[in-house]
Amino acid sequence: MATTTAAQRREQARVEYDAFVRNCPTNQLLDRISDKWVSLVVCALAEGRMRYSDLGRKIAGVSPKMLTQTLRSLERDGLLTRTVTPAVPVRVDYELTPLGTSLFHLLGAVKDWAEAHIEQVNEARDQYDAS
Amino acid sequence: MATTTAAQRREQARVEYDAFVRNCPTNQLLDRISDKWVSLVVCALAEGRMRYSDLGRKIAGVSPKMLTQTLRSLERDGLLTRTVTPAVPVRVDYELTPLGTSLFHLLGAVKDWAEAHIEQVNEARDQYDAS
DNA sequence: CGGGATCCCGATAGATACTG
DNA sequence: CAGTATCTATCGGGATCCCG
Repeated sequence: MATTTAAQRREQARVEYDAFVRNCPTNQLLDRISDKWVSLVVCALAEGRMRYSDLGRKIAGVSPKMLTQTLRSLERDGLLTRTVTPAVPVRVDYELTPLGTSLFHLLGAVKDWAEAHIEQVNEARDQYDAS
Repeated sequence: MATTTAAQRREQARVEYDAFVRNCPTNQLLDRISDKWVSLVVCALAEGRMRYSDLGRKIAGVSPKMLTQTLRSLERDGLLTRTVTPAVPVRVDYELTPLGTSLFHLLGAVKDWAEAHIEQVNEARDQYDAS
């Protein structure tokens, strides 16, 4: 007899679905841009290249660890470039690639939707909480 | 003398910036749509109203807890409606509101960007990993 | 200046079991 | 059928220290 079929089949479905979701480009992108610091970094760099410490200052509250981690993953995905200028002390600049700029424009669309509809959402929320 | 000024001022900045980020509509929206299950639920409901268990089946791998949690928060934000039909057994339907449908369209834009650029991202990633 | 390495903690997802 | 309650393991993220 087949044992624990229910649980196993559920687990099976979960694994398959997880794989599907991870392979879905849309969800990959959502995972990326939803990172707390990504949108802030992209937004900051949209104005032009910037040094590591300038970014850290502009995005107040980010820890060095998270800033580096965020920059590395964005660099890996080809969204920005990292330029090291050997000097004393070392100078490192970050700059959006065309792909990164393109992503910034998408973020613009998200921003537009947010600003256009945030009122409705807040109203709905207040109404829901009141009842 | 002022003690731990550096740490305290950093903490202060962090708190202020956190508040700013949370109040930013764009980040609120990003937080919302980046939730692992939100996009899946919105996408599923885009085809029309659906029952709780149908959603659970369509979105294989979601636990009842997370499904309920997701649906509640979306309802709270006015993105979908919850309709209870008293019968035996009870029947509960979920359906996108116009606002929810509008959000679905935004997700479409995200999807378009993702599908158009995922190749570039993957290439950049492979190249980065190779070096 | 621009990080890497390590430790640690709170939040949270999910499994499981139960209920009206 | 449509959830709720509880418990646990994991893990992202920050603090801290150190290096080139």
